Amino acid sequence: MTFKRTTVTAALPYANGPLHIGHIAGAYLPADMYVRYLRLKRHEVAFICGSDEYGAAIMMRAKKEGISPKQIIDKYHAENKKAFEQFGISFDMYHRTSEPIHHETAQDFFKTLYEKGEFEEIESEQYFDETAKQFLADRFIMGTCPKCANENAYGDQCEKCGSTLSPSELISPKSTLSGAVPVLRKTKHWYLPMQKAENWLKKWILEDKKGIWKTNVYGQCRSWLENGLQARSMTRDLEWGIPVPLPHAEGKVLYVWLDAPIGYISATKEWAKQKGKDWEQYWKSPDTRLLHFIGKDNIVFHCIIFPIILKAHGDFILPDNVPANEFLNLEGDKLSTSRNWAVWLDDYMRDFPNRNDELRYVIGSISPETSDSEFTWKDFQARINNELVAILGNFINRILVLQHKYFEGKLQGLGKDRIDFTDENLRNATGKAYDLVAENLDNFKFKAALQAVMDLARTANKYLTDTEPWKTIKDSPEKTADSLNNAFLLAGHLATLFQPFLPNTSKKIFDFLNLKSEFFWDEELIFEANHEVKTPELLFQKIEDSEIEQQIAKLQESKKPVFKPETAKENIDFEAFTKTDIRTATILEAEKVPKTTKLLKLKLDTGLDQRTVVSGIAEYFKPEEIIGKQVCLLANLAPREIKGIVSQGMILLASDADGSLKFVSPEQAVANGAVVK
RNA sequence: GGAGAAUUAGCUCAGUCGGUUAGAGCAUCUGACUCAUAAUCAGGGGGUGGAAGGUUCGAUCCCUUCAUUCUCCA
Repeated sequence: MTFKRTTVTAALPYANGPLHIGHIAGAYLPADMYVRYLRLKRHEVAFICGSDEYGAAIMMRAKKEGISPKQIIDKYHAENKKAFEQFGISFDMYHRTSEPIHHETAQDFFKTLYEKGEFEEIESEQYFDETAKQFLADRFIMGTCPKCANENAYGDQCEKCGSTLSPSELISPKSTLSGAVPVLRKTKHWYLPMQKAENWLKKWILEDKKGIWKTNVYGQCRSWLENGLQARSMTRDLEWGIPVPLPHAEGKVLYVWLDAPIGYISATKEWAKQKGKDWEQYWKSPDTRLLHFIGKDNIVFHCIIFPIILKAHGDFILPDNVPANEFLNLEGDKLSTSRNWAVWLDDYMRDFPNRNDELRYVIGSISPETSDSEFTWKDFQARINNELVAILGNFINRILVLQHKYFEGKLQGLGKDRIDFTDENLRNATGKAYDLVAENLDNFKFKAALQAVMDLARTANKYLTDTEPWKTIKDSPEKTADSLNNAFLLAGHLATLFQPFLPNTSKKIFDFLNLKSEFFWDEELIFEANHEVKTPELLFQKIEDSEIEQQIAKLQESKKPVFKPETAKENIDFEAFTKTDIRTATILEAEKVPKTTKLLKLKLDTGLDQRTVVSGIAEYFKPEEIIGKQVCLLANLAPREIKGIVSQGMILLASDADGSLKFVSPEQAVANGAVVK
């Protein structure tokens, strides 16, 4: 069917940190390019986004920093909104989930589903902090990881070994709020039995969307649907959220699934109110096309859970497509907010002022559409210098220079009032470029679309080389004028085509050409005879080596780990210390334990005996390099079987800031078995 | 532990619903040109398509196993 309008959403950024290029590449830039494209084709579109401002992470951070959650979300909402504006992401509405209109909307969803009997009330046991008098989100509980014995594992995940946990698995759990030992307490929540939706979801996604949705999106959904869906809690015991709109539900808030995506709807309502439009058309009318731009971590959320909620409510349309992107990596490592491994949008705009289109171009060119892709500063420099500067910028510059040199900046009519293409090949190439861009954008292939435009710029340069207007000027100025006319028409079309990708650059080119600042795709682009173009200015500046080196150095700086000493342990008496039997020993043999990444099997001479010890040091030491090394051994540690090998003791190692390990060895060789005290 | 996806030239990535010599940009080499930010244009070299099996007349594309990377779930 043909759609009359399109509602485009971009994932709501979580308001507890700034934006980086990964966010831009994942959702916001593709969404923006797509929306600008639709607008240029005069399609009606609403481009919706906003800050996601509730949840345990924001609350925990507030407690840690001793400020209110409101202060955090106000800060990042304002910062991110401004960064989006400065960068030119053209949202129609950038809303926030802390607004009353969103509370009402989300609560209405809950009430409607509640009244329709869509929920199941289930009572379960959750950890409760009696000192802080509240239930604890998984992240608020720390304890010893059952898998790797890390004492600082979170209730949902151990960051040391990477395994995902549930709070009940933690050994000796502790509340991070008060330090108290949490107790299990019964609590009631409202669950959405998603399994009830399996049938229609299977048809809707597995049949109807087959070959239409991207393979990564489709595969993810299929995996979920084939494994079977379960009931999911739609509420949480938490302070920082939207209250559950029922009596006797104090302290309970809507969980993110009934909060954040509904933010799209609330934002649309607010936008419609301000613009005097009808929001329902954008969410309930079957001739509206709904698109969610997200990163791959959000696929299940937008393809399964949110549609179930929309359908359960009734009246709402479902997403037509969810063009989820993969992730962008940076200089070989994945982006990480906590490790400060990122290019922050703010920093970029400060370090490279008025270079937004350059970043848009680079990110657009490496858009992680089918697989993760990689941003490097050298590639950034190369793409700008070799493509934007050398191909596009250079073309615009050379035609302006020539026109001024030969014709005082005035386009020659050559006997006609209006100047149109006189070269059919160019006319066809231009038409083909429009088709290619449209076809690729319609299929969310941004890289290919962008390349199609750049190819037209290449064609433009070739045209000048072929017609050589600087030579024909000697014998036939008419030929020169004609070539330049064609070249200027190409420049106008290039500016038109680049609008979704490089909006500022397009405006600049239109300005150089002395045209209006925006052209819809169906507008006629023809010059009048004697049309005067402006004097040449450079469209892009080269990126110097020094600028890139600075950025790389800045990144390397953040790679240097900051050493955080562990907090002091409780005092013990001398008695306790004397119980440990630490002695020197020499490594006789070392080999990797098969099928493990970290474990080495060692044979040690302890002076008393030769024994086997399994040690988790394989990431930092090669077996052949440590043979003969004298180390210290905790010799009376109770033997333990690891991967089928009995380990008798533990080698002492110091762990540095970056996690690397160093042996604790006698300064000079001593007899094996010498006691350390 | 289970699942989904990825693995293609030195680099960044396309593509093939299985079918003649696997593509693009950058980098590199050669030539042309000089209007242009030493920019542009033409041409050349460069890939046992992660590994090993299997199905097929034929596989980079389908199947199996393994390895690596990422994401999701328990």
